[in-house]
Amino acid sequence: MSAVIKNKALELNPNVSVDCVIFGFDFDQLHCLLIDSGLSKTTGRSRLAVPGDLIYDNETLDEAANRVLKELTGINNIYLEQVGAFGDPNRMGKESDKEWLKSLRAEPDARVITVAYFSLVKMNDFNPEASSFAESAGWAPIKEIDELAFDHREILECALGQLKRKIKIQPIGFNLLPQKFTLSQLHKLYESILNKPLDKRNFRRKILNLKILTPLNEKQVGVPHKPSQLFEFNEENYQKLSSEGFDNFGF
Amino acid sequence: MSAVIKNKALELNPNVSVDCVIFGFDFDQLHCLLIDSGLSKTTGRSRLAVPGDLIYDNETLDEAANRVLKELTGINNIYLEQVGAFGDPNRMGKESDKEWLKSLRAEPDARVITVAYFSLVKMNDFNPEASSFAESAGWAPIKEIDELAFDHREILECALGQLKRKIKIQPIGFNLLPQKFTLSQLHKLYESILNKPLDKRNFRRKILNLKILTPLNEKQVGVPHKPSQLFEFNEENYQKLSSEGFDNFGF
DNA sequence: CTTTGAAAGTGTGTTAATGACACATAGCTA
DNA sequence: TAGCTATGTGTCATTAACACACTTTCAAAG
Repeated sequence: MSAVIKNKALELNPNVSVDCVIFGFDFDQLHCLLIDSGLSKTTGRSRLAVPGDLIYDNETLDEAANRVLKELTGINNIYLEQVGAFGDPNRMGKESDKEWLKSLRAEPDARVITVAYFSLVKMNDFNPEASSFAESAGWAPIKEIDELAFDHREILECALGQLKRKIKIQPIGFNLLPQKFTLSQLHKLYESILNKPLDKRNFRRKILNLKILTPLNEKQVGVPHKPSQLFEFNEENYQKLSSEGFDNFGF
Repeated sequence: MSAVIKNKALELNPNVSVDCVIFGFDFDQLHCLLIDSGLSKTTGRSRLAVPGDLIYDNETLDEAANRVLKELTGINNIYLEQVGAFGDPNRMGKESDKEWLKSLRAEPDARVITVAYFSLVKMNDFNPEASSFAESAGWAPIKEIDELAFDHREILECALGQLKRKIKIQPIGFNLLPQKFTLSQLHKLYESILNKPLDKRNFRRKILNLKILTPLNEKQVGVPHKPSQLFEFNEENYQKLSSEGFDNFGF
């Protein structure tokens, strides 16, 4: 990795980075992908962070975010959306942060403003071993995430807020589910994101009214209860709905 | 102005700027504050742009945006909200842009990513003469704005989009009106922002139901028609509504 | 001083969306 | 074959959204 950095060092912009809040769903809880920098020498605690990197001077911000995602998950063409810029001069001011930066960056003291993105990935598609990015990486349930490096906690809150607002208006949740899924899984997903219970029947009615789900001639197998109908996301009707501005929607 | 820049040159970050899309309302149309760089030597046309500047290394992004606003309008504590970061490597690639930058910046060729903000100002409070910022500055009706310098056209669109989305959910329009205003003025404002007609009676009902307007014991005077009731924005009830998440709302 | 023009202000009926709520069904397992 | 577990389904009451037209008040003009 350091070889890579050296080769491109001239193009690395020391002042601007991107950070990616990557959400995943395991049919039970909402998760976030975190990297681990290893143990801090001073505090002895591990530093968890959201993946991110300085940008290259010849790439757009979106390209940088996609690159980070690709490097980390190996996945291309993921749902990705900008959250905003974070630029407190002291955002990397903690001792343990500085320590980490020294081992990582050519100019560890440079002022860095970061542009945050959030992305939704199908946990199935992502193989955690594929990471060539950090010492280790893994999924953490959102509810169990405590302190993070830099201002990443704030970034995470902000990204989660944006996801909540967004999913109330625009059906983007499918990006977190496998291609074939059940309505209960979708229901659970919405409850996890919005962090509140939703009435089952009303939820089904609303989602089905959108006409963006295609029922398949397939059912769950091997479950110890009534097997449920599988559905597929219907890209075509979604486009139609999208062009109308997702008006008849709301949770 | 160049003296100011020289004094603080060491602290200026060459890679990050803020740009402020400043909206105003003249009781008829939505306007945007633009600065004029003077005539380009190559194209002979004037370069209009949204006000913006490189940030100092010891200020937050919000502070930078507030500073730019202060320098331009003399007004403090204005409604201000981040729109997002814009970072296309070619965003300042036009010849006329480069020409302008050379006259303006210590490192005119540096890659600059910019963080856009939008703000709402009461046009009454703003004295255009007060500007110490650009060769000239003035209000332009949104509908008449054509090409702008850099990627400012895109930034403007984006800010306007955010304003539209926001005002549907959160009653922030009062920031564009004087302290005392009529319902018709507010009505017109909403129509201008959303760029579509809204039914008068339904509009009045909805706004009044929010209970964030205090009717005053005052009426318009000197108008050649039935004088209308004046209202004032009620900060206290707004806070109450705010804490409930602005649920019962929507245009 | 009467007429005219111009915007303010006001209420109802219809339709669509929302939210609350309970029981029968299908498949697996013990 | 009895029991467990999650699926799947309909109605009613309430609330929000939308469409729509006439009277009132003032100033200005004649």
